[in-house]
Amino acid sequence: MKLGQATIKDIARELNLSASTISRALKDYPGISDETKRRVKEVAKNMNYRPNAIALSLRKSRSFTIGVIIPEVVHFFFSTVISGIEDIAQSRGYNVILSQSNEKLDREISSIETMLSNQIDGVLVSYSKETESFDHFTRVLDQGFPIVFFDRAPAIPNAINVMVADYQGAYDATIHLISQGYKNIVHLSGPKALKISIDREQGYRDALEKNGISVNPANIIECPLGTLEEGQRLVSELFNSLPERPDAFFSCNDIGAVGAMKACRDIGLKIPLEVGIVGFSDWQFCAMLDPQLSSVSQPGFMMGARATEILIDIIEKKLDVETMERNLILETKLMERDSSRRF
Amino acid sequence: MKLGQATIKDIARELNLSASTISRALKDYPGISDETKRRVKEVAKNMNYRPNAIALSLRKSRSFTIGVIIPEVVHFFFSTVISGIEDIAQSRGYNVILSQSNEKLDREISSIETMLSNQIDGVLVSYSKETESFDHFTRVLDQGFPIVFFDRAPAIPNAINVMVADYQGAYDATIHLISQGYKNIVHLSGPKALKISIDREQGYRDALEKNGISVNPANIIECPLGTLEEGQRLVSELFNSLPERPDAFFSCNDIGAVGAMKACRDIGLKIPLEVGIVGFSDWQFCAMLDPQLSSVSQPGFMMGARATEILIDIIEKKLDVETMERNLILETKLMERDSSRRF
DNA sequence: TCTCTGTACGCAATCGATTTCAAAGATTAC
DNA sequence: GTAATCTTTGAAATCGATTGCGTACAGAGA
Repeated sequence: MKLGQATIKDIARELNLSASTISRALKDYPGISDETKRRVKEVAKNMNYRPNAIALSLRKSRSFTIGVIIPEVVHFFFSTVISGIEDIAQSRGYNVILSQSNEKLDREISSIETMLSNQIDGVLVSYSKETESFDHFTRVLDQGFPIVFFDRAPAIPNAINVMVADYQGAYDATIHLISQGYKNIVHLSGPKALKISIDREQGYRDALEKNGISVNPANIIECPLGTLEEGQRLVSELFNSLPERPDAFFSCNDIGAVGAMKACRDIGLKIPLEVGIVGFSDWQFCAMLDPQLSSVSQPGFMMGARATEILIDIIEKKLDVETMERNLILETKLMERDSSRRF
Repeated sequence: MKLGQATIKDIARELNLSASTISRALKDYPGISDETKRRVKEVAKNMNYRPNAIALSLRKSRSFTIGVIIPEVVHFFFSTVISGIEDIAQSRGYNVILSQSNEKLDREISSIETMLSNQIDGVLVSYSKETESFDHFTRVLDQGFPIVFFDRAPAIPNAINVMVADYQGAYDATIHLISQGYKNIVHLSGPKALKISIDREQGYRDALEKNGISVNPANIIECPLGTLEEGQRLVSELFNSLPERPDAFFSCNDIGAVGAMKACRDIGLKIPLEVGIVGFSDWQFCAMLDPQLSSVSQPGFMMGARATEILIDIIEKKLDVETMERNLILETKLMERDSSRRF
């Protein structure tokens, strides 16, 4: 019989009391006799009563649910972020509604609409690679609805962002390669639509220039897809086209770095002796490779956790959107491993 | 002003109509004049009206939301399953509420309670390693509430399960190792609490026996944690303790296989010449390793997608729980790669 | 003029829980 | 003995949308 859950009215009928009394008794409100409270709780337990959160949401205009819009779930970094989100949300009594955009703008838009219809209290967003206009976010923000962006910060004034120190991470990685004696360092960059790609490239550029190395535009290769095959192919082509052979690669992601690694191995170059490689993100597999891949570690769990804390603090008005710090930047850490260590 | 969304009443007031008329006009019900419909829709648009799904849920006792309880999000296989779930749910108009148990029973229990409170229409579950009693599920199932289990099938009569062919996958992997001439094959098994561990071990056993090789209990090593370090350590110990040195490892997961790989390399054994290795799950990184790791590929996306389809079909009564097929087993595929290919 | 048939819309109940206001009954104070 | 106070409980409105039923009005037919 799935005739459904017992409600407060069922308990009321059973005990010949009113719904109001049941509600108060269950919540230990004053003004209800101990005897009544006891009986109500007993019957509630026997009837396997479970409060209807939907009814509560309707009444309070609060659902204790936050939405998460994320480009991909099958992605080491993003799944780590989700884990952090879920962890904090759970501990603070919030549900998490998940939607992946698959890097598609239209899906991103429809997701946020559905979520708003479902009266979520706030939303965490990492926007898709396709997203160039942010109207669908500003519209909502202007209504005073809380949004916290993570990893990918949109060009919206006053948006609240939680990011990693992409610039600094890239800078550190490049400095590391320079310090290991690599001279001709190539950067495999990401899609230009993402601020993180631009920041990482800038970190690379500045590190070179600070060390008196002029940046050769031919040494910056855009890898829009970020797949292994793409990285491998582009690096192979590079070996054939560049007059001076590169002796190091700093990739804006780990998969691309593996592609570069394979391309190097294909033509018999020794890593790290002849070529140094550093990735970005420090995916799980970096330490499993041979040689182990150096990479810039991003605090994914922390990012999810902090973004969620901020969002919930805003929802619960523990933070004032007008005056709060709008950008939180989490530090990266360079994991030096064998793929780039010559000394 | 976050004074909130426009409601049907706001539109009604604006147009001097009743709420019922607005509702019907928006849904193109008959009995409303075309002119009224036009005006209502126009005002709705201007006021940026968004229907309140919570109110609907309350009225219909249907939330168009399904819950997902999963041990871990940061896990290649599970994240792939989530992706499949999310994909189908989205296309069929359902929201996904996500909760990770972190392999903890109490979190699993509280998650399902919260979700039920939130009036989800059904739930997809992969239970935690700690879960040994399934009362918290049967209680709910007995009320007629739809649950579909995936990957890890509980010992509940009549439960609906979507699994991969663990037995067959393990059988195939072992046969493959035998066919490559490996003689002394060790199995790194998983926690005995999980049916998948038992099935995989049985596949290994049967493959050996079908080929006239008797199963040596000392060749079955339980790896309850499933970490790289554990695998590496246990395999190293094995090399010191077993009288006859193993020449192949079939691990019930990929991480353990990498551990075994490292342990072999530590003592200078050549892969696949002297030792063959096969993992299970075919995580993304398998193809990135050197040598590439052979592994049994599990259709994670498919599993999530199929489980979700079944769940939604049950919710929408397109499937009859009494008469339907209760176990769906998805085929695995052995990905033969360099770590186990001698010929 | 009266009845009949549509058309176009409104009233009110409903979903489940909360909460304001009020009231019945018991007890105390003077 | 009566008013005042306290204890314990109930009625009803509310959140937003849906829906069965009722009704006002216009035009048609007799």
